[in-house]
Amino acid sequence: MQNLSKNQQIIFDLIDKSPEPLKAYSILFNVQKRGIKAPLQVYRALDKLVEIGKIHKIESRNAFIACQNSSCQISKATAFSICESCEKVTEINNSNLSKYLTGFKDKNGMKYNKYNLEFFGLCKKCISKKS
Amino acid sequence: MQNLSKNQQIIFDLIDKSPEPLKAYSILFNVQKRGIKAPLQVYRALDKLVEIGKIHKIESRNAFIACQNSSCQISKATAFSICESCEKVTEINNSNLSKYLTGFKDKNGMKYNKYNLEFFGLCKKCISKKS
DNA sequence: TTACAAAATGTTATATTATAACAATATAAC
DNA sequence: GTTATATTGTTATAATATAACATTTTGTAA
Ligand SMILES: [Zn+2]
Ligand SMILES: [Zn+2]
Ligand SMILES: [Zn+2]
Ligand SMILES: [Zn+2]
Repeated sequence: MQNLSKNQQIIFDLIDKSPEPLKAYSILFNVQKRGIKAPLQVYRALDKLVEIGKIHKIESRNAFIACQNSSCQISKATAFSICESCEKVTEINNSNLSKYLTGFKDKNGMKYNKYNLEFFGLCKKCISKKS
Repeated sequence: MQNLSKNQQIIFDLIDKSPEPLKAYSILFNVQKRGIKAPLQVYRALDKLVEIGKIHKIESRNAFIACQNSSCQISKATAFSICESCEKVTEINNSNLSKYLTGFKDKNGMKYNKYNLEFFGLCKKCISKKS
């Protein structure tokens, strides 16, 4: 477990304390006071953080969330629940699900070494608001 | 099953006959000779085609593929295999998988009405190239 | 068949997301 | 200490996507 570089640490801290996924340019805006001025500085740190599994990209939202699951440090098996009303995102940590997907083989004979799953629906809060 | 409008049909035909996922601006370039000149015309057709399940968006690639699975016309339960070497994308049609995921409930009590799953690995061709 | 509503189109401009290219600096390994 | 690797800094630009507004077409029903 390598240490993070300065930019990586700044950006990880921001994402980690955020209650919601952050977008790259929102991150940029927030870290400008700490000396990170250019998009590329943000994207490079994000790439690295994703690579080492400290954060994940929510592909359908182009946003980044800290890993909430100490076990997936390789970032190769990710699952999220996304509320389509309030946009709350939670990382799913369910061993039955991860076992099922990690072991999944399709008829095409392809063996997968990585997956990303995004579930969409309404969170509890948003369901109760509607009733 | 409504008919497609002119622009929707042009763009669907292009995607449907493509052996690989197409990106929006590549689509735009290819349909300019047929009178579609602006990105927004492409994106509007894509949005509609996704909504009615004729095509799907491969989120990790920002690209669009025709539905290869006559049963998922509502576009609410999608799974793909993606070769990280040649970028070949195939829609997975596996009833065991779709049953498992459609029925999946996490401990947060959230009920999902939609999911998207992307598997990554090496396709058969690319595996044999390496050996 | 006319009137109304809904969907689709056309067009210009702009917002958002992401990478190319190149130089400099810091960190780790030998 | 020297070399290799990773990280940073910087400017410019590429790629992806939407806002806003006017017009036209299509479907529906009086
Ligand atoms: Zn994680
Ligand atoms: Zn919600
Ligand atoms: Zn499909
Ligand atoms: Zn391949």
